[in-house]
Amino acid sequence: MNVLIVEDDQIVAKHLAKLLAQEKYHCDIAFGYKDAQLLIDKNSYSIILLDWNLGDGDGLVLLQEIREYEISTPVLMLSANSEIDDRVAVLDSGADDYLCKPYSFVELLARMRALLRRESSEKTLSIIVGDIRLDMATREAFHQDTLVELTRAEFNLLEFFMQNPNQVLTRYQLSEHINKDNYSIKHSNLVAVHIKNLRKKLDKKDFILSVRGVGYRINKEPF
Amino acid sequence: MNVLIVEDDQIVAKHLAKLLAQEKYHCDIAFGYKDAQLLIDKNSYSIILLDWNLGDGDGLVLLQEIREYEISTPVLMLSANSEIDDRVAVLDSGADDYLCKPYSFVELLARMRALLRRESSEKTLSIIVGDIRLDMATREAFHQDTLVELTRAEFNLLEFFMQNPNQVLTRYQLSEHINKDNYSIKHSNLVAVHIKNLRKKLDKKDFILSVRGVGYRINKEPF
DNA sequence: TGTAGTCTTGTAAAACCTTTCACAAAACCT
DNA sequence: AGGTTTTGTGAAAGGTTTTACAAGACTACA
Repeated sequence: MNVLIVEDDQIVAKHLAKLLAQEKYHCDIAFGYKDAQLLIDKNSYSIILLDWNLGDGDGLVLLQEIREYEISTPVLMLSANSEIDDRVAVLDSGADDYLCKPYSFVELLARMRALLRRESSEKTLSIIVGDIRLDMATREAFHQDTLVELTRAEFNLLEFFMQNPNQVLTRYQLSEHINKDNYSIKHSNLVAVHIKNLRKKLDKKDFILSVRGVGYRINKEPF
Repeated sequence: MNVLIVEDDQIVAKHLAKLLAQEKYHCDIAFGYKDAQLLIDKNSYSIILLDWNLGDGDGLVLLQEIREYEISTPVLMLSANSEIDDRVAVLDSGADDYLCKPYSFVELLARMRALLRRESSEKTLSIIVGDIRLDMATREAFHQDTLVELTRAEFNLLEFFMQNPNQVLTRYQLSEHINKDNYSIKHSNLVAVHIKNLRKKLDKKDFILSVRGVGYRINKEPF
């Protein structure tokens, strides 16, 4: 689960990220409006926690912008109690829920889960990046509409890549997604092996790129 | 996640079980005090949802009895609003949390999760049944203190058995625990194969018993 | 700028595990 | 006892993970 925290108070943001990390969420932090725009554009998040009051722009403005671009990621607004005069107006502007500071962490978690659950029940049927399509129901992969037979590990890997196009994913992140009950995570070139096999099966040059010293990423653009 | 619902209104209980099943919880229902006693004794639950008002005995009495036997399963009390005069008294008597009817299902879920999370953070270090011990941290199994080398599937299977001693587990339940990302659940004798291998490796007669037409169970008693 | 050394990434193959298959053995039914 | 169904077993097929090493990329230094 990728969470984007948009919050201008660095201490609050980092503290929240730490707590959420303990709950197995992966968090990115945007300290302002511009950062948030960039990150949302580049990555794909499961949920966005959005502070009402950003230093360099209003949270509400960002929210409206997100919805203009038809990004459907659920947004949970956070605000100091006094700041909100009209609950309905906030929800109308595109937020899926909101919470007033100071909120309890447990309540935040509960609300996040509620939104994530709602989202996952309207589950993606397929993910498309360029000329590659994954059918999530049948777990089949297609390259230019021809079926590519993938093993479970290969499909898991490709799915994770396609959920995060253009983003560099580390070997460790990738290996966690290959096998979901991954006790005894051994350092090894497990990822490299599956990458090799995926490349061969997909037969698509420069789709999975190596990022030396870090990991791999897939290339969203046609070329 | 095994949930025990103790609730004398059959319609309410079944409805709740159905909702929880959608959230991937497995539920048993006890309609009264006696049923509850039996089930708690026989099985192991992750959480107990306990109605304050049982037909054949008070919920609070059952709760105190559970705690007397030092069963640490978290208990979430459910009660009609008017029934509770003292929140503190309820929590003091051993309940971990309580919720007044009518409650929202979302709130129930949130509270259940909070309790389950608390529980899992105080995670079991080992499970012992008879002369078999599982070390959950290292994922090693011991029979009379000698190490038995198990594969991942075998360990998963044995772990599930030992969490539910004496209880008959169906082939389907078992196969779900062998591999946690189990797309393409094919009917096959996958379970039988792993059972065979476990029996051979554990070398302990009459430990894993077949229950014809249903599945398997392990035998808690020494013999 | 060329080259040796070092580190990272890619590949083939072996080892191991999981899953399926075909059939044997056992339990049940009548 | 004969027929039927369920459970157990060995072996094959296929997938995953490790290993050993080859190929490639980077660094430092002449």
